[in-house]
Order: sequence, then structure tokens, then C-alpha cells
Amino acid sequence: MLDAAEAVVVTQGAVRLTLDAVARQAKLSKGGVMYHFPSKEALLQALVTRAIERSHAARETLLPAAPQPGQVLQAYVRASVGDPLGNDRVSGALLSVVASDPKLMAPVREFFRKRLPAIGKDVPFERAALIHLATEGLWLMDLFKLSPFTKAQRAKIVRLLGELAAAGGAVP
Amino acid sequence: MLDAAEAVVVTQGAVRLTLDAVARQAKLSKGGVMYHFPSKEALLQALVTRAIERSHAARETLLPAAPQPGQVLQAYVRASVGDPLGNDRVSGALLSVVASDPKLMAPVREFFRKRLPAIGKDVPFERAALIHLATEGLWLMDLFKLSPFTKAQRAKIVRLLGELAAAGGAVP
DNA sequence: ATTACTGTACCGTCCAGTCGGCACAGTAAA
DNA sequence: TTTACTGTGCCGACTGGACGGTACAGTAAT
Repeated sequence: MLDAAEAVVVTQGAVRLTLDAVARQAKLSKGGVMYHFPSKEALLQALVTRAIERSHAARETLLPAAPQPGQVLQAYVRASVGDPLGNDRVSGALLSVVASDPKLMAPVREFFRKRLPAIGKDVPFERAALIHLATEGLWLMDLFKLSPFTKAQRAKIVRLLGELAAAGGAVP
Repeated sequence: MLDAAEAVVVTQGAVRLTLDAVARQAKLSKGGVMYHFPSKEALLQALVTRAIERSHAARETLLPAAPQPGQVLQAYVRASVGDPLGNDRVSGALLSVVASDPKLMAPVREFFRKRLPAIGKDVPFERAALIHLATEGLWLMDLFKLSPFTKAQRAKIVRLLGELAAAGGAVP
């Protein structure tokens, strides 16, 4: 059911995420959808929650057992932008649905608030912040299909971000 | 008239940008609005065009007469994020209206495609890309009110970005 | 006479949310 | 074993409101 909603938001776009569309995708009637979620907002809330959990999970699977300094940050970089325009189109599309509703944005804000402290604990603040921002920038630009980079350029940048996170090399 | 539309999109949010709301804000009737813009899409197009022009203008006013290497990039950084949550709420809010319509996004994409080559000409590619991404990241996070930084932290990061752009110092 | 509107009355579409009811499984008393 | 009843999951028709857009008669300034 949530899967159906995600399919709609990815294939049809944010504005077309209507209860009817979800119902069609889930091979249910709208009444059936409303039976499980009392309102559209409730459905969106569930989607947001699941997206956040999935984001946590994605980073954790890339995390080594005993992370060296910077490796948490590196795992974050890879989880976020390692795979260009990957499966995370969901969170992206979702963001643009949810952006207008402060109530729905609250958990997202919470998520972002905790993210930097979590991933940048063992890295100098300014470096962690820079990498965090660049990573989010790339992610958000991918989301809006605004990225001006060629595939090769993008790969180079992702590599650079990973190296900066883990090794502490200098920026060229 | 465009001012009125911008006022609406900033104060009421992206979803509330309706023709009626614009008319009310402009102290016109809906007929009056439709007299100038044949459709809502035409109005949005005009808004996008103006926002892009304004963004160009903002950078140019910060540009020294004979820019040293890196100073174009520095001007870009300052124009984009120098003033926290500044007047550029317009472009932000606008983006989330326009994001769903490929036709309206085309000029925006064009704008972004040309931006990096323009601002990073005299700076090593990877450095320019990193600064560009971090700047856009900060801008986009401000837009969605997702920035996890305190005022002091934000100021420090903006300073760092400016220095990295102009001087070529190392990342701490 | 042209230009720039106003005001009102519509139309069609889309959408969230409501409501009555159907099918069916389980249960439990008679 | 039949009968009566309950709760769950779902259907589909409908309501009411919002919105984009149309049509048009009138007005006031240039």
C-alpha cells in the first residue's frame, strides 16, 4: 500500500499523488485506501516515516563494523549520492509533496538536525559541514534534475567527497 | 503584478499561489490578471524569467571591476548564501511551484547548466564543483528550512566557502 | 476609439473526504 | 446444524469546495 503510493509519486510526480491514483496502483478502491489511512495526511506521514527509516538503514549497511574516523561520514556520502539517480527518487519526490506542510516537515527537520552531529563526530566541524553540504547539494540537484555535471564529472566529485571524508586530503 | 505574485508565494506558500490570490494581492480582479497573462503558466514563466535575471544581477553587483582568479566564484557564494534567509525566498518558493512542470523547469535547468562554467572558469574544476555544490546545498537547505546550523556555525561556513573560492586555502 | 481594467456569472475538472452497503469469516447460542 | 449476529475489509456513488479558465457587459481614463 505504501509501496503503491511510492510508485505513484515516482512515476506520476508529486502533484499527481492523489488518493485515487494510490488506490488504482494498489488495485483497491479509494474507499479501501481510506479504510487504512483516515486521511491523506496520515498516509503522507507514514511515507515520511518509512523514508527516514530507510535512509538510516541505507547508511548503516555501508558502515564497517569498527568505523575509523571519517568512515561514518564516508558511508553517509556513499549512501546519499553514490548511486546516481538511484532508488532514492522516492525521498526526493516525497520531499516536494511534503515541503508545504509544516506538520509533515517536522520529522524531516528533526532528521536533518540530527544527521550532521551523527556523521561528523570524529571529523573537524568545518570539513564535515562542507562535505555534508556538498553531498546534500548534489542530492537535491539530482532530485530537481538540475545537476550540470556529466557522468564522469559526477563520478569524480563523488570520489573526491569520499576521500575528503575518510582520509583528510586537501581540496585540489 | 509580478511583485504581487511573489508576495503571495512567499507569504502564503507555493500551493496557495492561485490566480485569485494574486488578484487580491495586486488589488485587481481576476479578469484583470487574465488580461495581462493569458494563463497561469504564462505568469509562472514570467516569474521564472525575472528570478533568473535577478540572480544574475545579484552576482554582478558583487563583482569587482577586474576580478582576480576565484573572485567570480566568491561573488557567487556571497550572492547565494551571504545573507541568511534573505530576499531570495522568492526563488526558493518559486522552485517548488515550478518543479513539477518540465516546460517551466527548462530555463531553470539551462540556468544551472551555465552557472558552473561561468563562475568556475579560473578555478580548478574539483574545487569549483565542491564549492558550488556546498553553496547550492546550503541554499536549498535554507529553502526547505532544513539547515541544522546555528547562526554562528552558518556564518563560519559561509566565510570558509568564500575563502576557499578566492584564496585556495586548504580545508581544515 | 483604444486601452486597461471591473464585476459577475458561469463551466468543467479535480480532489479529499463521507456514507451506505456488500461479502465474508468467525462465533456462539438454540 | 441452523440461525443470528459481529467485525473486518472493501466498494462505489456522491458531496462540496477549490481552482483554472471563459464570456461578456460596463466603465473610466487617454
